[in-house]
Amino acid sequence: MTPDISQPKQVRKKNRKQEIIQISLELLQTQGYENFSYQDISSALGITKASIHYHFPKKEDLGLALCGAIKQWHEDLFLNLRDSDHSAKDKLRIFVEALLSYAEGPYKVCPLSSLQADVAKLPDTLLPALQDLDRHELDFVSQVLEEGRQNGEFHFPGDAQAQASIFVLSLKGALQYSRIHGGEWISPVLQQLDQLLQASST
Amino acid sequence: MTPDISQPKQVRKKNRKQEIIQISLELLQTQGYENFSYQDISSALGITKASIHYHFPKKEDLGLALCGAIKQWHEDLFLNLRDSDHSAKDKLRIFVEALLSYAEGPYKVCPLSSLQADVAKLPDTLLPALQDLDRHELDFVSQVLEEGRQNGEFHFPGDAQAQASIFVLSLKGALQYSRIHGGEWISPVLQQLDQLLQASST
DNA sequence: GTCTATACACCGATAGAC
DNA sequence: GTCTATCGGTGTATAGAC
Repeated sequence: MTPDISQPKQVRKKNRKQEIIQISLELLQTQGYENFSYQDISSALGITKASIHYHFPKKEDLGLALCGAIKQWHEDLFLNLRDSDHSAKDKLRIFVEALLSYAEGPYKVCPLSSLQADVAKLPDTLLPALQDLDRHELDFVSQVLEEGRQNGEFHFPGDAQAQASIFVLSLKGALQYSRIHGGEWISPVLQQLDQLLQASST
Repeated sequence: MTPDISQPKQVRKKNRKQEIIQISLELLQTQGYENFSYQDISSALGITKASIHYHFPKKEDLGLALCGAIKQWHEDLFLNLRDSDHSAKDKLRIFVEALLSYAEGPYKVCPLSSLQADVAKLPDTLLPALQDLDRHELDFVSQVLEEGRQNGEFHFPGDAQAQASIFVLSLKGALQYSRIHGGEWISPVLQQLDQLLQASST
């Protein structure tokens, strides 16, 4: 007796909030935080601006939700990889593939890069969230590099934290340049980063 | 007679255009292209928005003038260094110091990074100008790295163009991260880049 | 939850006086 | 060259009907 359709609407409505986050995340990566509007979201979803404001009264609320989604994305990736039995090389490769999946559709960059660019106009509560995400990402890469160096998979001089910075900054920069110059910017950079992790100081 | 004050106003007014470019370049680096307005410029200079429009009717005109100023900045630096008798190491050091001078005042990044971030909303004529500036910068660094490798100053594996990309992308990324996290992000990255230019593949 | 309608601020841009 | 005044467009955000 009517057991299946007990909550048909609630399940659907719950998704609407996620739909907004999903399309907003794409808009963040393609247009930037200040350059996408509630109108863009409403056009993409086929509902009005006012409806978006029902789910996220202020744009700051939406921004925080986006940071939460990115944090979830990070944790799903980092926590799984940290305690896995993958080699350090594989851990790094999986991270790189995940980061570069941003570039699947054209003209997308890392969402953290987009937030960084608009930091001067960013709501106050978003800055600490952004700092937190940046740091966790770099800590993860730094740990993987150090682990790989200790077990002989990687060979690089100096501080692992600094090497991780160069690695992450180059990758995200390559995404940005790829959006400007179109051509295949990422492969050469990736190959060079790979070689640098097999180098030793003279 | 009356030879001295023949054109007292023209000389001064010529500077007003340069003043606008100068303050706009700073605003570009601190706020981003889409995030600074004619109102910001007029407030900083103490004249009205309409006066700014007299010198640069459309914002696109101002944007092109900014690209021209950056190009001039590049040529003054690159052409002088190219045909100088500096070592490749010194050429690279001078370039780095010039690029990092952007970070003198707080919260400034490379102006090309700012333009890249807003590429989705950039006027059509600015994209080729931006591409041109990016390419010339990378070509210069690439040539210096290759020159240094051939005369034994640098030791790095792989393609000089790819190594130059990593070098420039890391530096500009460090400027961006420095604006977010405040602390001294640049020194460790710079030191690590230096070590990577002394490494050899195993 | 979604809608219509609206308020208010800011933006780029123009007209015309001085 | 600079000003006052204003236009049209867009942005975030809110009120209230359904």
